[in-house]
Amino acid sequence: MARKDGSDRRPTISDLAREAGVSRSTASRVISGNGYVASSVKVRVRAAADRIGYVPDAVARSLRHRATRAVGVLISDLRNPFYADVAAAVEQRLRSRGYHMILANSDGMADEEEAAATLFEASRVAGVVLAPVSGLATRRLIDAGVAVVEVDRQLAPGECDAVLVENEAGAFAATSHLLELGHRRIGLLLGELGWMTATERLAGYRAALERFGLPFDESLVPRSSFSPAEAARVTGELLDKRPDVSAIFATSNVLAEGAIAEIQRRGRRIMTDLSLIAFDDVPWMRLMQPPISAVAQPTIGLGSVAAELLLDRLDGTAGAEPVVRRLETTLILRGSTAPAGR
Amino acid sequence: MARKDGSDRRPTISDLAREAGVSRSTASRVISGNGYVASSVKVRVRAAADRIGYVPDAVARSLRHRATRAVGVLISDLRNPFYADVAAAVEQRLRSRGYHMILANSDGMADEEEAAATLFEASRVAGVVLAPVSGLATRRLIDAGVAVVEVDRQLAPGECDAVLVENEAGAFAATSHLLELGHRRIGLLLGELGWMTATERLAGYRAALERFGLPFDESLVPRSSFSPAEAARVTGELLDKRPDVSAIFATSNVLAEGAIAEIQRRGRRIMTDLSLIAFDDVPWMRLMQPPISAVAQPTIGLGSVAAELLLDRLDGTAGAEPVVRRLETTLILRGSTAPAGR
DNA sequence: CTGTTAGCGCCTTCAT
DNA sequence: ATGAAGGCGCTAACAG
Repeated sequence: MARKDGSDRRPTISDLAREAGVSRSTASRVISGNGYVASSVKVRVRAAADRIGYVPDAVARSLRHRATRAVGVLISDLRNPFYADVAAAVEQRLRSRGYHMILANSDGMADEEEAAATLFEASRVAGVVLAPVSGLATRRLIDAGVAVVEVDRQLAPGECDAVLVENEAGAFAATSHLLELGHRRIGLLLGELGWMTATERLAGYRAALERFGLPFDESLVPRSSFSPAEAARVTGELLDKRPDVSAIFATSNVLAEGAIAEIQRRGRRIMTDLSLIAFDDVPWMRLMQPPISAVAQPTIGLGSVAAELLLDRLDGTAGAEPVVRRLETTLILRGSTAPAGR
Repeated sequence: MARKDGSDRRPTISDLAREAGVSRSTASRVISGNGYVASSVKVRVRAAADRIGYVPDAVARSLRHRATRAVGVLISDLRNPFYADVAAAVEQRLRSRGYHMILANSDGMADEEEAAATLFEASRVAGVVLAPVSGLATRRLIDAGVAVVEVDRQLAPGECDAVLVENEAGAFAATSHLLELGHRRIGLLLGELGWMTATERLAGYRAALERFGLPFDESLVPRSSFSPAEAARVTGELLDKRPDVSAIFATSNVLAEGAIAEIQRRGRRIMTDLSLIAFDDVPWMRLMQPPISAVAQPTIGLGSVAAELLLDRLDGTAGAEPVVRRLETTLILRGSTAPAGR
């Protein structure tokens, strides 16, 4: 006796038809709004639906239509504000167009990503938005005929739509800013080795150095991973090995967090002793003293555009060719970047 | 020609049966793992499945079983780290038990919440985890026979499981801490008026005052809403009207953010001029200088336990009575709370 | 151990 | 304008 009225099953369209004294087809036409129905009958059926609490079964509908209104969204880490923003934007856009979101976390692991792809395929989602880690999931989904949009990273170029960030330009701007302030030994904290974002941000960093006629020094670019703790450790190593660094460019909010923690732990002061700039602006950076300069990413845009591209493809509004959109960053100068000390 | 192999539709179990040279039932038995099948046949069917890329249709399965493996999760704001943590924990737990998550944002609006309830009901989700705003959604879902677990706030007491935070004890601890430091005029920033969390945290604040034999002063408790901007405005008003406040207790991470911004804007220094403590610890608070003292909420626990309770109920493991769990907070003392000035 | 049959709830021709 | 019938893909009796 799960339901309020004591019955243990939900009313179906047959119940509705019986209650309203019409055939199931007529009831269906009223509920779905397709086909001709006398308005008096419409009223009667709607009243009956309210009375018995009829809610059409989306599962049966999906089976019949061979299509769902669900979209799979796969990201690396919901607890990272970057992905949370993207996911929130996707959800909002989907919702406004009558779709909903199945959200899965890959934790940056390829096998979790594949498991999610299988889930999405099995669920017959209308499409998928994902921040890919391995490329296999995207390939699998595309092969299965699922519309896919890659976000933030592109691992299947030419095969599906993608929304990316102007990583190189953003990193170029940040690095140039430091160079213009007179910094010459700039530590680069690069997470996610092998990721497109890391590669492109590194390219931007190098391009800026080159522009200033400076050589690239590998010892200024330690390898790190995602966690703040790792970032802190690596920052410590950098500071030990290269005590001459006067500025650090942390290429993600997580790396910035770790770097700040380590800098503070050593009693060094940001801005005064060491300039710091982050790629990916998050709200707390504004609160630090000094506030942290950052390359703001268009997180909301990333999510909205991804959802748009997907929905356009589902509509058939999109052309045959995959579309790739690059969204611009914004350099936000705050107090953490200051002229290089004498 | 959506699919890789050129066909425009996914292989069904009939295709699989044909390919393997068995009946649909046998194919089904192999794929679902129910019933006896000769092992030689099993191998043959599995090989055929791989060959044609058969993935069972979860929609059809759900229709047949009259049950899905989807769980609806409804929160107020994915961009708020508190909810992001809860959602991430729910998702992880669900995933480990073969369920997945349909995530919807209510933005704290009752009508969006009801829309989500309708979506969940229509989707025939196995259950719902929600941080409710109006109580109507919970009631509607329960009436429809859906298993519900309320998280963070309880708006349908006695009707469904709930996982809550020891708000009163947490607020009591924070307030007592300030009182012990000698503060006597403690501003209380209370968001979400009418919300259970606000009420309980207020109760904890009052209980602590009472414990110290101090009267409750309404002018120390301005009304605010959720946004950091609102919180900043209200903090400003408080500081104007009551220049004698020596400490502020911000009862959410968002309120703390706004308060800090306003305090900084006025050039007042946290700890030295004004003590500050927050309810809901988030990573950046550790990074501030001085780092912010906070009442840490068990966000991950909230999500995990909610998922557990729900899954237990779906298993039939749970008893008839609704279970309510209260999770403890942790008082984390950092630099932002100091003895009251001279 | 395997095949036949029926039906989950819905929608959509087709016929009237 | 309405009803009857069939089938979306799957599985669970029920035979054999």
